[in-house]
Amino acid sequence: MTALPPRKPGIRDVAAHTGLSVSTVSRALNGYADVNRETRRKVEEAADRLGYRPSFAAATLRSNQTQTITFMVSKPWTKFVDPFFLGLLDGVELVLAAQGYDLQVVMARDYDKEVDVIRRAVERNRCDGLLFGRTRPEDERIAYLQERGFPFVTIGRTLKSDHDWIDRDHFSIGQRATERLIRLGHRRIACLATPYRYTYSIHARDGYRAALAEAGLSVDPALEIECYLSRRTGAEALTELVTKGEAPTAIFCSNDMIALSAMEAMHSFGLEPGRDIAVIGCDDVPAAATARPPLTTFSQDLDAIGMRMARMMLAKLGGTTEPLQEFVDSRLVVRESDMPAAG
Amino acid sequence: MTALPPRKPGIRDVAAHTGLSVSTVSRALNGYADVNRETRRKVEEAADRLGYRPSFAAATLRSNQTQTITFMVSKPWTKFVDPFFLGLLDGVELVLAAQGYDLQVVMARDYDKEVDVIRRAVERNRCDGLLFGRTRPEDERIAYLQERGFPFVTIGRTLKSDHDWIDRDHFSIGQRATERLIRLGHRRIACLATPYRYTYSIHARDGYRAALAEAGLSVDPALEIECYLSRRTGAEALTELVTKGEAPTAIFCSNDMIALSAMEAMHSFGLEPGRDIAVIGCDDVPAAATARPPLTTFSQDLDAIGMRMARMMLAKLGGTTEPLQEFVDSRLVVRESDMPAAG
DNA sequence: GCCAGTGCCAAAAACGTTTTTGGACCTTCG
DNA sequence: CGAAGGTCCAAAAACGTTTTTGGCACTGGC
Repeated sequence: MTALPPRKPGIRDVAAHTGLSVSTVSRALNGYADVNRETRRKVEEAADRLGYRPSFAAATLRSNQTQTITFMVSKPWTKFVDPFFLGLLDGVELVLAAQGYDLQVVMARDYDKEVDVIRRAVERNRCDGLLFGRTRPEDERIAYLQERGFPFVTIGRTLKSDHDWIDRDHFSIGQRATERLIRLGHRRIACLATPYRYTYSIHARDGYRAALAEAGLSVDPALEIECYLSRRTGAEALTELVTKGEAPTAIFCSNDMIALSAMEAMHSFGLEPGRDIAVIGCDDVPAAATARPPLTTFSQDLDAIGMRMARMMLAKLGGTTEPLQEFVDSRLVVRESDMPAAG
Repeated sequence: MTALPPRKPGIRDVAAHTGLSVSTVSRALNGYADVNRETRRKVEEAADRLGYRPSFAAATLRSNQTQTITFMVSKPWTKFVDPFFLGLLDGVELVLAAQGYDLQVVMARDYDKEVDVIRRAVERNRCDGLLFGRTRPEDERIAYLQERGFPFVTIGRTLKSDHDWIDRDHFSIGQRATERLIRLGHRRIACLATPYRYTYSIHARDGYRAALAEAGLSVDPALEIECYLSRRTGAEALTELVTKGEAPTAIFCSNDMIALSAMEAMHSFGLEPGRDIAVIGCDDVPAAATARPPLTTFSQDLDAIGMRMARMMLAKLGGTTEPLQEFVDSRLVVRESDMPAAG
């Protein structure tokens, strides 16, 4: 007896083993309506027994569909991926998988590379839809995708906001944080902002300003610092705050990394965060809860956001043409880093 | 004048515009030797001008090569991806991209899903090679890939260790950490271990035991706790340590999350980490440096590991048949969480 | 002057699916 | 009984590349 060459089974083999034609097997496997119940069962049984897996390349070549969604994660620092995005992935994967879509993650070194990655992905037809964040007021990635008519959903908006997005309401976050600090008796409140090249940073700052105005407080330009995303981002800003002019008694930071870094720097000035200077962050990263003192910050259900994002994408793929735009709730989780103003 | 339908240019279009045949264009673009210098230039120029991008699906269908490497990241908790893996990605991407390979990341809900994801990826021919970690003494993923002869490199070993891997020397880490604590005067030293289902956990614990034995200290089973990866992982273990029997004066944790969690729990017992109980971790996650007190831990150059890993993969793809196995260095970064024993 | 070798390229086959087209067979209705 | 309509399936075209095969033209050596 001669050993059979263990070739990978193709759709032809399934057809041969069932006595059906190739086309019928294909239609049966892809859930078309015009195939007999019993026929479909036979096909599935045979496919299963042979261990048949359709060739991804052949299927996409012919159908022009990859059944794959790509999530592009951005890196705020050169080394680390933003934990915020990672948290979304779970929810996204969950609902995509339920519809037979694969999730695939790619990362790019910087913004320019992101544009390249996107162009490559759509021009070489490697996915059916794109997901990403860190949107900018004028976003080249979005402009490109809109021009091509390629499906995408972002987390965050552009200035024009004429695309599909899901976003936290950073204006509200900045406003609520600042209102709370004012209510606690603070008058000199700083805002350590993420880079203004991101749309959400501007929203957060505007919320901060709005709360100040509402309370009749003037905005002091010296208290508004744009923090670039280095490792010591918040520390540098805090140093500037403490060193030059009158230090604030409270700080709103538009993300936790800045807040944590600022808190760390306070120690080196003999200042105790949560006692000498109140701090409120945003994101609720894992380290926020374990910091000393634990950080008061804005949290949200990452899973839920991811799932909603994925559902928006599926809707888009399903042919929905009207723009899909959603806000997600963030809730303040009060810990120990904010406190009443002294006196 | 009628507007041309803006069809995506194919290799045929490039051929037509250059007056060459399709096959010559293909060979020119793919860097084959038997094509005239001037011809190649003309082809590249035309391809560029037309904005030609080869169809990914068609190319892989014919050549059976995807020019894509998949990195599967594991999730220790249900929600969060291990930051350790994320750190590698940068280095991996860098060297892969230099050789024209794409890096693609996938994630699975749990170990069983990981096996599924791997099977799917190789059987549907979605990548040329696989990278992953969290290896187990007996690893189903590795068994499968070995049987299929599919290229892969892991970070971590199996028990048999008969595959291509790169690994930290956790035995040495456990040993050095414990030796250091002994040298600082500690006699009652606990080991909070990551789950033993991972090979490296066993290595770390064995290193811990070896150092104890070397110093003539006996191992107390009550001081060796296997910490499952929940959010409060280290906290629960510490509670057990402090509540039942005599508390240790020092702890070696086989990762930082456990260490940080344990340190947090100490506060609730009125214990000061770094003063009442010495702590040494492993990984040097971002939060280690900002913890109070800053955590003494083992660090390594993630970029370098990623790059080496990628190079091993490329060597494998290049046809290297001998097993590739490498250790990477970890260095102790001394901060403030370990200190001399009282008295 | 012939032959072997080399450099360059064209034509056609092949990759493994999905989609299109069309037709056989059965049922129902006028 | 014939036509119309529905159900199920087969044959073949198509997707856009890479690879194989083969051939022409030129060169150099004898």
